[in-house]
Amino acid sequence: MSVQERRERDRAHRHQLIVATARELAETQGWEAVTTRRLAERIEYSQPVLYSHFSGKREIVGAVALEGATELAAALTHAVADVPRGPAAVAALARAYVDFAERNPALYDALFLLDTGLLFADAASPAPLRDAFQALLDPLADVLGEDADPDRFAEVFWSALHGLVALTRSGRLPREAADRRLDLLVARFAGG
Amino acid sequence: MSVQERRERDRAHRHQLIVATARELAETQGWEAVTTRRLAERIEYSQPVLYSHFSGKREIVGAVALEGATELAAALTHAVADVPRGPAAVAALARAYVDFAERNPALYDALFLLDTGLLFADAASPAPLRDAFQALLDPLADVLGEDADPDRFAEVFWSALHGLVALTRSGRLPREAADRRLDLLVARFAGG
DNA sequence: TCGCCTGCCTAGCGACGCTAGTCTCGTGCC
DNA sequence: GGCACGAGACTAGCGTCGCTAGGCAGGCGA
Repeated sequence: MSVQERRERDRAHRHQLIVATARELAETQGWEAVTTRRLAERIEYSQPVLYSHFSGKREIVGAVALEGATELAAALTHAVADVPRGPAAVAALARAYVDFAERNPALYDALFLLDTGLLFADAASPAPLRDAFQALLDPLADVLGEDADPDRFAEVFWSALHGLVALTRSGRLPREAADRRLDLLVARFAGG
Repeated sequence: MSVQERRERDRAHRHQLIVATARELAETQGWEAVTTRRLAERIEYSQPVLYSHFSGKREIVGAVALEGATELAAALTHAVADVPRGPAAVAALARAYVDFAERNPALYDALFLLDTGLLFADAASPAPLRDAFQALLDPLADVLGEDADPDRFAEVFWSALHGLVALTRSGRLPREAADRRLDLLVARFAGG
């Protein structure tokens, strides 16, 4: 029994090692450097071991994405904690979102760009994803018009933020006026 | 001299054949099916021929993207042609943008998702890209507040549209309420 | 007519994600 | 204590990718 338990502990430990290694590799050298061969080498096991933990590379990226979702949720929540509800909170929220993407490009890509097979926007979605969306939705409650559907409002606001991030990160929008663009967006959604 | 000219004509013709074939392959089977081997087979030349026309696969995708930009510009311009300037034109513009993405996913991805190395938002940008942005910017002129910088306004509006398209296409936003989201976005940017 | 040069092809390099098949070693039973 | 078994890891390799080296042929100018 104890042997069994030790094995399960070891497996769980190695599972986490794989995710952490993938994340670190992605953060330092980009996702294109995260290959199953390199990953195997880093964790000092052979490639097939990866497949005893995950169904494929996609699922490993998905696991990193979930870590990212947890941290994004925390960052958003923390950003609005000391800010009065209303437009100021929305501004802080938007700033925190963009900063998160800027500071954690690998996590951001895993979450919102790469193919992970994760289920979004569903009751059966992983908790970190739902938490992150909730953290985004919450501060918006105070600025929507009387007509608005909160979920839809948050989705559109999120889309706009994601568009800014994605287009900027891929070089399609110049980094230069990023702040002004963000201010403009916030003004449109939170008034004044 | 005439021989020389015929050769250049042939080369130009083959150049276009490569782009058209890549585009068709991407439209029918997705970009992951566009490989240099398949492309070479389809145009009935060997792989190295591709590299005498383009520096690499990236540049081929870029050529398709430019076709996409031209057609997107035309679609946007056409969409607002018979619509009175103002909020109605912005609504038509947004609808046309989203419809274009929906109907031409391969072109859209080449333009705004894949790595093409194209230079955006610069005086030296390819004309089709500048035209497309202009087509987007133009109808917005009538709805921006007195304070607003037209370029920045258009960039943010574009970002929001792109965010909606990207997140929906990747399954991160449910298709279900897409229309309502688009309406909400237009309302925020063009007023009532 | 000869030699060169352009333009194409065959073949192959290193890397990718993933898997089949083998072997070793710890475990539980006689 | 010796042995059969099975879990779990490994080596090796499959098919595919983007890209390129090197050689061959056919048309051009001298």
